[in-house]
Amino acid sequence: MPPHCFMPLCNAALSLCGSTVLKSVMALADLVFPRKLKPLTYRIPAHMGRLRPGAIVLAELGKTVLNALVLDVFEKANGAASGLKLKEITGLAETKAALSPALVKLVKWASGYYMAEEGLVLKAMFGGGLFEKRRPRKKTVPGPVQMAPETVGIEEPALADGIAGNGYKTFLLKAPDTAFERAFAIRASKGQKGVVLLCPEITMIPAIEPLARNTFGDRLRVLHSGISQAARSRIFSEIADGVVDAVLGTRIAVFAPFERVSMIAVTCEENINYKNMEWLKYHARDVAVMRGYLEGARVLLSSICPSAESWANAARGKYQLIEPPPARKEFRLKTVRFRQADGKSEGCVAGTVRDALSKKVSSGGRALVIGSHTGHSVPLCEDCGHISRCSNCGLPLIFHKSGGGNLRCGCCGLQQSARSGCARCRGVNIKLLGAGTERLEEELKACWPVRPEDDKDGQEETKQAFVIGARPAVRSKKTGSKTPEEKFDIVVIVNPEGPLFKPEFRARERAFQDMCYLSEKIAPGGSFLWQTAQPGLLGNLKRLDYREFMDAELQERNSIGLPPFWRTALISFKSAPKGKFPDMPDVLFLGPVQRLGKKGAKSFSVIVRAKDAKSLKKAVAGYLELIGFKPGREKPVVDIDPL
DNA sequence: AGCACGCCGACT
DNA sequence: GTCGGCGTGCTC
Repeated sequence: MPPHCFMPLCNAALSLCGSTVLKSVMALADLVFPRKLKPLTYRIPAHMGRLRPGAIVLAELGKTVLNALVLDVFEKANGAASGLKLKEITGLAETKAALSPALVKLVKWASGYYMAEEGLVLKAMFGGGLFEKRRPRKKTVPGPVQMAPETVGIEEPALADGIAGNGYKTFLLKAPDTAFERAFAIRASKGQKGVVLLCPEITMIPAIEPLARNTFGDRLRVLHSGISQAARSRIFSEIADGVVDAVLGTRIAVFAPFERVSMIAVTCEENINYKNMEWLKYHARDVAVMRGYLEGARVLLSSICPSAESWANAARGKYQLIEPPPARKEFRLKTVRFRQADGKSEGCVAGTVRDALSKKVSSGGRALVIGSHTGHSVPLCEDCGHISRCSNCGLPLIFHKSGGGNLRCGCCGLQQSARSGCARCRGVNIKLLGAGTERLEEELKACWPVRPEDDKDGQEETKQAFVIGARPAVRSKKTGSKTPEEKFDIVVIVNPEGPLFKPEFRARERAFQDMCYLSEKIAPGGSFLWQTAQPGLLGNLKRLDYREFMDAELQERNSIGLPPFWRTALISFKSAPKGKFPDMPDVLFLGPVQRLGKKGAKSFSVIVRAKDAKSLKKAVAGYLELIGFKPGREKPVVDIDPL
């Protein structure tokens, strides 16, 4: 890059403006590289002229030249000795993309809020290349532009027009059903430019994409982690060219580099997939609200079962609640008490449940049975009471008949071969606990044709009369609502109270959400059966009344000092942190506790609770300073608002 | 990304 | 006591 060709122009500028002023100051820029780095200061070469924050430039980091974001531009007196020899910016990056002032502010906010380096924020936003064009593909297949079939019979909720307007405002839609929710989000963003539509997971995109195509046509782009870096870069430059009105995608789409955003819709806002677990532990819903604020945009959070956080924000007037009349419960919910009798020959399905299933299916109905886990069951020795447990996680191992019969851990995936008798006392009186999918299938197969839920969805097979599925172990990968359109005349859930006792404060909320989404699968006039050993433990869950449940839940969280009232942070260490916790008002330190992560990796974690986000940050920073993490021991990982 | 530096295991 | 693995930090 020969800079001499700019020299005449530069000299002319110097003589015009008066050299004394220009010579005494140095133009500087704070640059952020998409790495785990804080901003670094570089000199702006004179020939570059005015550089704006948000621009993407090339600069040398160590010995490699990388794309970097201009975070700040400032001047400094030439004489002021900083001791540091500053490098010069190499030049402008090839990309047309740049960050708007609001997006630059968002980088700074996220870095501060999540207590992470600005570079990590950037990496989470746009990847390690930062708009860098990777090898351009030979063929760029645009993909078939699929439009919604003209028979999409959902009347657009006219209520959505109430969202129209200028300036920042966040709405919370408590939707009567998922179809309504989607149609509402599309209707609310119709005719606008700079629209961001978020889905919690890639598999849910096809359900909205046709609707979005109908509204935005070829000015819509889809953005998620499955899109290659090259394709993403192309989309970013199309956004810079102004040919894109709307971006539909997963959590990364919340950072779509529009010059101006007017509307952000977060569908299924309670879904935990919005929380990013790598690099920067951001929550796309919370980022969406902050971006909306910084952009002066409308934000629509929606769900058939809103998170406690959002419901509380609506309750205190931070969000405006939109609550259309709830869909009439067109199904009967019944709890069936069933306790496995002693003796191994007993089944795991209650007679009344079996009868109900039989009746529905034989009269042409469809049935869905949700077991407590995949695999068969948990073997218990009735002689000595022994249960095989995972050496990593301590959880009971689940017996799988498929694959030759082995024991597997549902948490870390550990496998070991199963013995015929008790591993401890060699006893042969083995009782099988629990109702896994294999066991349910085995027990119900005799009566009806069964299709495991994860079968390939051949068009003919989708209408199978009988489906067996597992409750998602952790609601991360599968949300269970893979085919939300699919309806059943009878839905049975075995052991619905199980997840209530997981050691996390959101367990009740999660269980309630699961039941909400499951109830969406019931056809009008159908029935919902909960087979439980302890009906009393279900409490108000079994009324499936959102307001009743959530108001009670919030009251309890408030009284204990849990989110969304108090805020939490999780600090993870590789080795046990030493030292005491600092003494601070309105702050609670818990731990350190040893955690067993994936495949036996040990870590130690400390939980910090504080009355608000500000004091939480202060507490975490104070603690990290107290234990002296700065010189260069292993740096702990901080997760603000952990799940 | 690359390179420097440092701590712990193996060896002249 | 030294060499050198790679694990962790720094790069303006």
